[in-house]
Amino acid sequence: MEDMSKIFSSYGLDIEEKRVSSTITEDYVTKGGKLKSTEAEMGEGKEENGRLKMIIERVEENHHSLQLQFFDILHKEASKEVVTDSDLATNTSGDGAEEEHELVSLCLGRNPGKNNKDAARIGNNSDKVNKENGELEKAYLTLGLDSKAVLPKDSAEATLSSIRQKYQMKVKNSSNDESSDQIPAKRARVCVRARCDSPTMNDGCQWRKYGQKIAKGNPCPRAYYRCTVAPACPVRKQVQRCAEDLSILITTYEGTHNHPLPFSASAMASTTSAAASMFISGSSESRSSPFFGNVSTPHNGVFGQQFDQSRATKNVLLPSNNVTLDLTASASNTLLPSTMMMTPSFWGKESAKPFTMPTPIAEKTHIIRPVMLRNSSSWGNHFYEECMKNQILHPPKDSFLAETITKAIKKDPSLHSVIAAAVSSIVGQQGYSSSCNNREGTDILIPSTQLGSSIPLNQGNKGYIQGYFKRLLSSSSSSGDMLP
DNA sequence: CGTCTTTGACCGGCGC
DNA sequence: GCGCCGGTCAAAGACG
Repeated sequence: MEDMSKIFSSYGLDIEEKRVSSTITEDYVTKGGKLKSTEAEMGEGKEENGRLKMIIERVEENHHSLQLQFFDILHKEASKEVVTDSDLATNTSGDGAEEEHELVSLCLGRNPGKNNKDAARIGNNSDKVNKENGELEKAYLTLGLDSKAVLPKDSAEATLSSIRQKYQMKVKNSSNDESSDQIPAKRARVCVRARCDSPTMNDGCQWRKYGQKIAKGNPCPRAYYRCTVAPACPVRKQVQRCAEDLSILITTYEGTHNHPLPFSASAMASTTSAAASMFISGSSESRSSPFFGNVSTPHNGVFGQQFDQSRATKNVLLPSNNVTLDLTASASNTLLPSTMMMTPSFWGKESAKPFTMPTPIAEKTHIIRPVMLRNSSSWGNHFYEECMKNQILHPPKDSFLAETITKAIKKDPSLHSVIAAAVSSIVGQQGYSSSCNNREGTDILIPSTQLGSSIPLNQGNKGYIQGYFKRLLSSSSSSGDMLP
């Protein structure tokens, strides 16, 4: 990490030099034009201008070179922690305890290794847990923006493509291992924790209550709802108050809508699908990208009309498929107050323990930045406001890498547009049509015009991302540690 | 009267 | 095999 610090500090100096040089050049040409009218002097000015331009070019080359070095280091660090095929095979053939420690990081710029260290530090000291934490580190998949996104567009895309291919190879191989091992996969669920006074969260869909149970470990009853937008819609949702904080409503969504969604549900759809698809993307060959590209899952998620949980179930590598979107991160009992946490497997049979608040560090913690969360729908606004209220746009304070990258981004505004362009290009790859799956698992193609609820992620995301970088730009002078 | 909620019964998975 | 537990079903009641 010190390497990167040096690189970025020198990189920052280069940028400063470039800017100063540019200013000097402009001033020189302007003043020279006004004060000196002889051709000789003009020629001298042009010559000096050319010399300065060469300096700028050299600085840009250094800039580019340093970026390459930086992302090489990033990539090497990430590849150390990307799960290997053998690791996956080991994990998937292991016992249930090891299933708990598959870890997918969805952070944008967060130091992937830091979480592991935190997890190892905070976690249990027993040998077993330490061993699991070790495997957790191996299985840690870096899904952050550690692509070569700051390269010129062509090379950035080439690099992204290269990384994707490598990742796809890993996932594909491990997927084969998984299928050959006949490990039963669990159905993916998305759990949303949010502070809510009303009995249920208004997510834009129509639900019919079909049951209620007192779950063990939680005096609050768990209510079971079924989607009634379409008669045969298989989507279920469970709603339960948190035992330790009654103001927290825990909503778990499961299944796939087989009908178009109301627009008001699209925000939740995009959000849950983002979580689910990102989580599942590490487990399915059809969702193989650690970025958003090449993910054939349409962006409708558990709220979506085509997000295929059955196929996900078939292809999922991670036996534990629960994802939690924690919108209560500012609560005092959470350990990652500045992030939105995704903590799988704290709700469900596989946890096999009384319902308690998750301990995000001890369990695997999935972090996602809400760059795609803003939406015009009521729930989307609420979600976004909740995110802002909880300051989940702020980076983890303990992330050195985050600070380093933030400083670099702040120093060079061009990085904003390049990163935004790279991310947008990644997201936009799914833009026109999305390969998705019906309930039988057969791939089908549907035009994006039919994916009404996918708009926020397919296209709107560009806006969100660009908007985010705009906010980053505007806030960079006052807020020191803003990071996507 | 139709729709929705409530609630006890039932079923299947899982651990012992 | 048995019991526990989560999830679902379906009849009865409530409500507009």
